Amino acid sequence: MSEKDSCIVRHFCHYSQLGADEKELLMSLEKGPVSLSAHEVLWEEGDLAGELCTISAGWAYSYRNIDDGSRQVLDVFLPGDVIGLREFAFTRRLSGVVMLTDGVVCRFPHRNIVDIFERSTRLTSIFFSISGRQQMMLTERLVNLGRRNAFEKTAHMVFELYCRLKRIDPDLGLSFELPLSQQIFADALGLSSVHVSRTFTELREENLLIRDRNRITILDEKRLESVAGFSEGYLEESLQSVLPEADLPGA
Amino acid sequence: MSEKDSCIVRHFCHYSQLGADEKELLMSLEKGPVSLSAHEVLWEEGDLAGELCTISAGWAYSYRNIDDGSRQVLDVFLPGDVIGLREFAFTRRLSGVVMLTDGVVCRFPHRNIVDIFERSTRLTSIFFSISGRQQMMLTERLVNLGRRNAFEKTAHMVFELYCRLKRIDPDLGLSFELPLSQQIFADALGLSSVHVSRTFTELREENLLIRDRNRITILDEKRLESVAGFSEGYLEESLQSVLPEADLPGA
DNA sequence: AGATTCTAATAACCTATGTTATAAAACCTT
DNA sequence: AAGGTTTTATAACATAGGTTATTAGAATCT
Repeated sequence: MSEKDSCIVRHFCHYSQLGADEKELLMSLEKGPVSLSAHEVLWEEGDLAGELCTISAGWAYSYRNIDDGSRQVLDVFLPGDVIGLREFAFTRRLSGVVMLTDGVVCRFPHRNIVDIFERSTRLTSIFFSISGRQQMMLTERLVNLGRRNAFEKTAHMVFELYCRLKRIDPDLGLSFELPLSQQIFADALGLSSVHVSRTFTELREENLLIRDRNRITILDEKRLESVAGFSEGYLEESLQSVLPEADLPGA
Repeated sequence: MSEKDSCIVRHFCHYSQLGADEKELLMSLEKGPVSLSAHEVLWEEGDLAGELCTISAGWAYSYRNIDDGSRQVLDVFLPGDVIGLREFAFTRRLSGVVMLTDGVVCRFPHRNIVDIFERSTRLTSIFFSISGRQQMMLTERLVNLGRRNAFEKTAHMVFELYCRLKRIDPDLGLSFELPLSQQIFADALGLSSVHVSRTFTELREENLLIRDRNRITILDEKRLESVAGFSEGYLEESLQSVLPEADLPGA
């Protein structure tokens, strides 16, 4: 497997430059990539948790089913994201994960994370940062669910996804594919799908954005960011503050 | 500083037994304990983030202020908890932290965490587990905010705190002090304080619990757990799955 | 191409929760 | 003990968002 094919190496490079030996270590621990189709299940609530995944192509989401038949979407995962990190010390999955589109994932056994801890401080720091960043995204979602109305919530979720996509593809324009049904928006935002529909209509009438099937077109980026109460800080991904000198042997 | 005085050593022991050398390493990196009074600020949104804290006595909470004047409470911290872990790789604080009661905290510089990564795999795993467990608590809160009504939300929050307190003090009875105003409940649950008041009245009328000032008395533990949709799994704190053999030199 | 299923838009109606106001306790300060 | 502040309870009223139903357009299947 070449470095280009390794999901995890590419993702870790966002955080800090890696030496050749670190790249090799990561690649040696990762299992080969697996293709999955839309709607395929990575795992379900209650399954034994023994590995995490990196998603190198396609989208996925995690969710919890509620007793009353509803569900809460917890994360939306984009290419490059790490899935299942929070279950590292847990015996069983507490949320299910399903593909939103066709895609490719690599599985990475929990035991191998401990090998990383033993062999590379830099990689350990990166794992730790990713976990912290995921916490930050969850707290931002908490604010979104707790203290914003449907209009602001929806604007915020679209804008967050827009920002995250732009980090993956800096050439991304104001119009892009977003393969999330209104039901997924509803389950992520704690709303009904009917009200999500109303809200997208309202966002269009306000000339903020158009959602047509799975395509989003942002009409007024600045104003959208502002009504969403969005500030990008929580998406930061760098280790400069912690590992200032990049003492790299082989780049 | 003796082992008994170290906040962090005591907390880490919940996760895995520690060898004498590991305890010593932790203690050497931690700064001395500091006493704080109720309402004192540990830090505010926007402050530079250079250390985390362990809270060895007293309660605290973290929050984000929203532009419209409201705020979202993100965590409630109890004795033994680690505060500020998610900001490890961030330059600045994205949430403020304030004491709810008088208490004692120990500060622990971020740089020292990297020393831990270099010197103890077991301690690294524990840090990682704590971060994962905090993520789990945040996802549970997400479900609470997104998919439960005020009655269930409030029941859930009380029950979670009850469970966490019981882990600290197994002798805790069904009646205990809970130094959270209804405004704090409101800001944590995404409700208005008026509705929190109504909800506690309703919980009393349903014979589930009584809240009198800062004292909670649980009247029907089983039914409270059930209406809250509570399941304790997300509070798990053990490393058995990851570090099975406790190969301890000096216990 | 026709049948079927999924997804979305919109309307009519309902309810949980927000808002504002008031007053009583509890608590804090002097 | 008096006076101020914070916390809580409750009522009256307003509204954001939920629920159910209907219809239509896309997407998928045969």
